[in-house]
Amino acid sequence: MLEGKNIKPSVARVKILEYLIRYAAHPTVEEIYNQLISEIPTLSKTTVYNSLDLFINKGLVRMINLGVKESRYDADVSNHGHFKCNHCEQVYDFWFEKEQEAKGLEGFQISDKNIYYRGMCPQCLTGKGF
Amino acid sequence: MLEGKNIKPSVARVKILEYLIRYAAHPTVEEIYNQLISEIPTLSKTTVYNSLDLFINKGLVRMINLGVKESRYDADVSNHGHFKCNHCEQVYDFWFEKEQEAKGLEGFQISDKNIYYRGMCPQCLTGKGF
DNA sequence: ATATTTGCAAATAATTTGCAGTCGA
DNA sequence: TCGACTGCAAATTATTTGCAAATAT
Repeated sequence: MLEGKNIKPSVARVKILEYLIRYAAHPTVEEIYNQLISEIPTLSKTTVYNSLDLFINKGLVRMINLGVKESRYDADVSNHGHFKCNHCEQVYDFWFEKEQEAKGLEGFQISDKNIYYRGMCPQCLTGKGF
Repeated sequence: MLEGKNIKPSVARVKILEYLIRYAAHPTVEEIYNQLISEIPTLSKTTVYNSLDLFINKGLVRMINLGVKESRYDADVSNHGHFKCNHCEQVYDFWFEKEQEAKGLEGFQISDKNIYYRGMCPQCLTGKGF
């Protein structure tokens, strides 16, 4: 996968991308680092940042920002939205039936769409008194 | 307006809200501060942050995050999207014809919707070789 | 051998916090 | 007077940067 995008598959890069794809939907840099430090004892956060930037530039990964805090990263670059629960902080994916035309952007060249909702997920809504 | 939301209309608060509504569509804290410091020489950024937080909690203002950098603030709390030009950095508003149902959020309670696009605006597209 | 990748530590920058001074009813 | 509001300075925190050491081809 990395080679297909002309990225040298170093140990760190392979593990980071693998983690993004297989184990975590939208981890933060912190989460990636904490998970992989046991597998790669010499790993640094700089390398996590470097690798993610590289992946983003090559279109393998997208960065998502839910609110003002740290960024999260998603190996699913298809067009979809994210929902973050205000209570449990979990991030869910969602989609729209069909692409919708934006009014007010006639003549604009759109390169990137970000959609995120906030609220309460069903688990936190039921049985918790909210 | 402030009194309608049970907010004491101090000089700083009135000026900040007025600036948001009348002069700037989506300013940053920095922009608000720089604009108002001449009118209110004692103004501090802390007060700008405090006032904006208050407005947000009362539903008068919404915070918007375009990418990873500083937050912007919008006194238009109606449901609309934001487009930020990658070249001139200007922020534009847009809307959808009609609200669309999200697939994958059945049973979720949605309290906040954020939509932002990035790309190139017509002005930057024409006559600049992009 | 040489270019790339990595990692530490310091720098940066937006936001938050603690707390003391000020203002207004 | 009393509580709310303000503002300075310090703290916090995610991210970036400079540069030297390690690594790979």
